[in-house]
Amino acid sequence: MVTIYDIAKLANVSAMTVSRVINNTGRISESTRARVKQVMQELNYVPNSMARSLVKQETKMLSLLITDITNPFYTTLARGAEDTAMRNGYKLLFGNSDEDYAKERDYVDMVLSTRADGVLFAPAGDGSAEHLRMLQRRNVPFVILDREVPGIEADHVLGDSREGARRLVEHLLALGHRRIAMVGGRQDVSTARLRYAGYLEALKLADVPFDSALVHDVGYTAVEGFAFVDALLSAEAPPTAVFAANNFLALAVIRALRERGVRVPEDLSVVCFDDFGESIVLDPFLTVARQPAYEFGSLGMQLLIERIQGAAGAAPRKIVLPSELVVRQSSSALTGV
Amino acid sequence: MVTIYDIAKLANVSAMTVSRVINNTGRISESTRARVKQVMQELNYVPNSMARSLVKQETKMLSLLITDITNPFYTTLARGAEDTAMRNGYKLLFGNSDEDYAKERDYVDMVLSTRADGVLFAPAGDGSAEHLRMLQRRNVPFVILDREVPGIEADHVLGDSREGARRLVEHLLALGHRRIAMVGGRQDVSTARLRYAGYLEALKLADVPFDSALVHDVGYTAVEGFAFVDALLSAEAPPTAVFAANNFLALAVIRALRERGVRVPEDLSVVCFDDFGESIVLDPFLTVARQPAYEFGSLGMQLLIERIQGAAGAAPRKIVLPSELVVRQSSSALTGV
DNA sequence: TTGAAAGCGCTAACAC
DNA sequence: GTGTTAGCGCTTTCAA
Repeated sequence: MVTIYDIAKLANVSAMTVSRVINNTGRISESTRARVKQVMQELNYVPNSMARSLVKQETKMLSLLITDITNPFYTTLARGAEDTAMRNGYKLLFGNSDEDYAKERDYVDMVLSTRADGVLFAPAGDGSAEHLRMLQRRNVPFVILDREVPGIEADHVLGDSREGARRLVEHLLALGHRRIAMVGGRQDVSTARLRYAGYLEALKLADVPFDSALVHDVGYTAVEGFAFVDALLSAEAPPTAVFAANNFLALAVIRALRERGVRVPEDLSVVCFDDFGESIVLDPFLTVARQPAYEFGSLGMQLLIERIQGAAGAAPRKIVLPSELVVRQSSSALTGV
Repeated sequence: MVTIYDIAKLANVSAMTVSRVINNTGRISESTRARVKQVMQELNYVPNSMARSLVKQETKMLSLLITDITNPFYTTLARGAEDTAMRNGYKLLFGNSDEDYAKERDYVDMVLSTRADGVLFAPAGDGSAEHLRMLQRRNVPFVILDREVPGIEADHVLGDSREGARRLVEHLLALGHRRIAMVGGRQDVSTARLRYAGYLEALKLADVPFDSALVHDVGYTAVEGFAFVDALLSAEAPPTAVFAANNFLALAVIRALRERGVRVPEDLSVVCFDDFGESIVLDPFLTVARQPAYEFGSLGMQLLIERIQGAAGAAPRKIVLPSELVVRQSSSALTGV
């Protein structure tokens, strides 16, 4: 391990002088600077960032927690966050909670013990409040992404879940559908609640009666049997369309439907929140409310860095990003009776 | 910031005793242990891992470098790596080189300065040798993923690029194709070279003449105009099939073809290396050589941890994971002529 | 323009 | 069982 002392000795200066050269601080004569740099080169010196962080009480490391690393929404978001972090001289540590509170808790412990300067936090759900409070108690700045957590005041970057959901459902209504099912996320997640609210709102505005038999709560990543699909299909008055609360759910639902011989969109229309990237999907099929995933990450990171670099006491800001209705083949006009 | 001294004072013991309680080392009376733990709880103490790492000369942090965070192959690999790291008590730091040597270089600097205990390294290409040697000079253990780098001896987890390519091309040959184009990755990447070699081998075995006009080098992420598609189509004897060196290339090629009015597979068959996950793609269309991405990550991590925990001098191991030919609609029998 | 001393929070090594 | 001392590699503070 090469230390500044090694450099100091060889360059015939004090450790302090070496430190100053490394950090470009203080006044140093050109000759000593050159000599020191020369030795650093030769020894291939790399500063020990732990030692530095220990004294400076800052790590220049930020942390990003997402709930599903396989979901393109989050990987795109991660890119946005990383790009912005890099540009500002921060490193980014990723974590993946898998929508699991226990994993999230572990992650917070890690963030605390590694002394990250701040956290971009996409909460698993309302139960994350406890974890966020741990960060608050430690004065670790954070920005909440995608989902609000009741009781937590902080900077936010959110989507327009309610609005987006309403528009998706209105799209279905415009196509003539009246029996529209909703496959929601868990109700302890704000986006799931809001998408549900948007769904209800659209129905109400159109004077379409609500039928609780058409609503099913399942987790955003739930691939658990999909028995509810049977329930839907065998209902007294089965749905002609399904609104899925996110992209993965929609895909899983369509698969389940197909297995049961139900065609989309001929027999049943399906729409959902969140798109897949075009580099991944050849023939986009789903009608979706597309969210600007990259901006979730880059704007969130922006807020976080501003918060860290000064605006400690400033009032929390909330950015709400609109989604875009993208109509494709998975939804079609209701035909026959 | 709560330190062990705060705990020590309140619990009326020495810092050492607190340290022993935290680490579960040495002999401590039940009463003191209880007292210390109690105080730790009350103060919400979290150990400072930087301070610990500084003295222990180990960080319990590992690093994973991938070349394209948007590619499902790598995100799946990342999951495998993360799961295994976690299970072994390590944290994982992610990095994304974007197939860019400069970014890769920055990343290595970061790894060095954060003193990661080891690195899982998916190199951008042959030019990564320099960066890997930096790690070697610093005695940072690493395992190379997916791509070999000439001149670097290390543990590897690789795919069977040559074999897989050969089988893809043989599949096309079996369908009657004779004019088969190859759209390769950059030739400074081992997998691209091997896939090219497999392509040549299949042609030779089938006594099909090689035509250099049918081969085009482009980067794995190249979405740069795709002028070469025009070249292919306007060739004296245009191809009836295309072998793309990876999944993203295949999609991009198909898009370019469609824009030019060429249908797949009716007018042209397309096959490629690497699949997309089923949670992402509704109707898998591409005929692919599917690699076990998760295992790339989990096995690589396994090797890395073993290397760190003892097998420092052991001979490098090389694991080659087979790929699976998955035939779908993008390839079809040659008709007409 | 340069250096000496002290300390960031923790643990290894040794005493008692 | 428990405590003392020293030091991990760096920067802050103060002095020269």
